[in-house]
Formats: sequence, structure tokens, C-alpha cells
Amino acid sequence: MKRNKKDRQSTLKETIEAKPFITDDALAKIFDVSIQTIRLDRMELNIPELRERIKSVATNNWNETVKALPIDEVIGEIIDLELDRRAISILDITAEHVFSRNNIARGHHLFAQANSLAVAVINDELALTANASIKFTRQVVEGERVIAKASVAGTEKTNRTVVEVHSYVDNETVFSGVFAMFRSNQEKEGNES
Amino acid sequence: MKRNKKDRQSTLKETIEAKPFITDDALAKIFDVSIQTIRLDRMELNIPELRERIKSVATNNWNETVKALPIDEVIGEIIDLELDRRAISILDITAEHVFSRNNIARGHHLFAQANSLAVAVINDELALTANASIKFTRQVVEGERVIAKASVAGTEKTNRTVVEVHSYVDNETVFSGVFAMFRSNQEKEGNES
DNA sequence: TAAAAATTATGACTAGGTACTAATAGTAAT
DNA sequence: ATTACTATTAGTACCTAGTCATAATTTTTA
Repeated sequence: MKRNKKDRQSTLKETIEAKPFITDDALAKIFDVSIQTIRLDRMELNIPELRERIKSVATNNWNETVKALPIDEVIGEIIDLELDRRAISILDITAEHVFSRNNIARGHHLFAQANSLAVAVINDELALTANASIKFTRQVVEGERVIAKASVAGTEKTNRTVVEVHSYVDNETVFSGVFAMFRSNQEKEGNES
Repeated sequence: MKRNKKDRQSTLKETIEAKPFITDDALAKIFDVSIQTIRLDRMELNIPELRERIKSVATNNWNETVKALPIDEVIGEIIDLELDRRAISILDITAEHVFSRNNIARGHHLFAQANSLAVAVINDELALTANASIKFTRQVVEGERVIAKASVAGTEKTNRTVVEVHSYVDNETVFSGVFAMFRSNQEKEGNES
């Protein structure tokens, strides 16, 4: 089944991620295109050749000793902040954020970035996430820079503030979430210690 | 370091076992013999060529992780796991997990525990979170032990598996979430023409 | 319809081999 | 000394799964 380029490329990516031991030739047959098209696709998607993929699978598990990866302060860097209105942060995805097997960023890092941004945008000493509805729209891989933009959508009846966060890589949405934040004081009055 | 054949071959075997990513060329230089000698040696010792060695390292580890994620990629400690059915993990909240101001655990740690448990319970080589709906029902403070219980709720139309996770402190619910997990290994064939 | 994008084709080259043949060097036995 | 044998080295053709560059063709879009 011939599909368009974008469609094919995203499926291709998934196919290779799911089955990294497949050759270009086999892929060409699956997608019913020439082997050159597959290679162009790989080039555009920055997917290395078969042998490199095999090698990376092998080496990743080879250094199994160096894997602990704690999640201390994986919040990203806040580069813009207007309290109770909006905030922006950047998180560069590095090796410590991804699954060793496929280089895809683990969901909780994207969540952590968004969630901590939602906390930061609240002009209050005590802001906690009450609940959230989130969506991972596209996988993020090592080397990509995730830009999270939070905007305060409004306040619910109870002392909850709703914050919408959208995260992008190259203007493409990778994550979005709506966070209902619990806050102790309303608005900007509370500044006791 | 020229030695006799037997000596060289046993050392060769050890060398390759210790460092399977070495080429015949490099081995020839190490043992100060020709590349053909190395190849004869490999043949006699039934040692496959470099690429096959790499591949076998890769597939070995791949198979290890087919059934479940490596435990150290899970946030919290998994104490019970029945693939595609349920899983339980424990996370002790320490100083590194809390806001310094109020000792309340940061949301993303609870999320990370639940999310990685949802990934681990999936009986697939590649499981990713597609979206999630989560709720923080009670604050967790330093010193408390969070027990997360995941149960596979079922599979949606597309290759998504729904996992419900409830986290408790002393039988009190502190977090709950429904995770829609994307899984790769559904063998979607039939892409003809 | 012309321009742009996507695809396919082609050739030259590479790494890291296999498989095979042949030549050479050293040693041991007769 | 000749023969037999082992170990080593050399060289060729071929293989897979690619890269890189260029060009031609097809398809899509403005």
C-alpha cells in the first residue's frame, strides 16, 4: 500500500524502532518503494544503518553497569516566566532521559518538565497538582530540545487553577496536558513565610 | 608477542570473549600475525565473524528484555510482576523527592513510579505511553512509602493497552491514573500493493 | 503548464568479512 | 636429503549492507 511520504516515514520509524534488525531491502519491500527511498528516509529521520543499529543495541546493554539514572531535578530550564499567566522552559533530551534500547525519551521526563512548569507558573507558595490529563503526541528522541509552554487557563470553583502545557520539538507538538493545580492562597496576596 | 599456535588460540578466544567488538585486523596486529592466521584460528575455534558476534550480543540482550524492561529502568522497586496482568512497586519518599519548603512529594515522582510500572507490566519489547489521565488524591510527604499497583484493563481497538495504576500510602489512595500504552509488537502484516 | 518535490536508477566506493587456491617456512621421520 | 606435515602468509573473487554523488524520471502542487 503506497502512502505519502510523511505517513511512510513515521511508520518506517516505528517499524525500525520495533524491529531494529531489518535491512533497507526488506523495508523497501514492505513499503513497496525503492531501496533508495528508504535510504533517503533514514537520512531525513537520522536513523543509522543496520549495522550501527545492531551495534548500538549491543553496546547499550554491554555497559549495563552504568545505568542507574535517577530523576533528581529533571525540570528543564525556565527561560520565561510571567506569574499566573504563562511560562516557558527548555529541556534538552540527553542519554539520561531515554530508554537505552530505542533512544526514545521516557514519558515521565516530559511530564516532569510540564508539571514543574505548571507549578512554577502558579504565583503561590504552595502549588500542587490535583489532577492532570496528558497526551504524548509524538516520541521524542535523544538530542532533541523540548520547549514547554504553560499558560494559565483560569480558575475553577474550588481553589484550583487550570494550567495548560504544550511541549514542542521544532514547533511540532510532542506533549500536551491540562493540569489542575491546587493552591493554598488565592492570587498574589499570600506572602507570609 | 609471538607464541605458539595453541597458546595464541586460547588467548585469542579470551580476547574475543572479553571484547567481542574487535576486528580480525586489530587482532592480527595484537598477536603479530597475518589476518589469515586469525581467520584460520577463528575457523578452528568456531568463532564467528565480527558482525555475527555483535549481532549475537545484541539479540541476547534483546531477548532478555523482550519480556520486561530491565528493573533498573523502573522508578521504584518492583516487588510483584505478572506480565500483561498486574504489577506492584514500592517507592520510599526521601528528601530527594520532595519540595524543600513543605516536604510534599513532587508530583512527577509519583507519576514516574506509576508510568514506569505501566511500561514494565506490558509484555512487549517496546511500550510507550500514548496518553494518561491522572489524579493526585492526597499529598505524600517525606518518609512515606508509596505502593503502586498496576493492572492491565484491556486493549483498545488500535494497538493500545490500557493500564490502571493506583498508588497507596497505608491503604489510602494517593494517586491514580489510567495509562493508554502504545505497544509495537502487534505484528501488523498485510501491507500489500 | 511549469516548477518543485519525491522517487528511482546508476556507478563508484567501503568495511569486514567468506571461500578457495597457492606459495613459503620450519620441523620431524624415514 | 627427501618426503611429509604443520603453520603461516598471500592473493583472488565474491558477499552484504551499506555510503556518497549524480542524474533521470515520475508525481504533485502552485
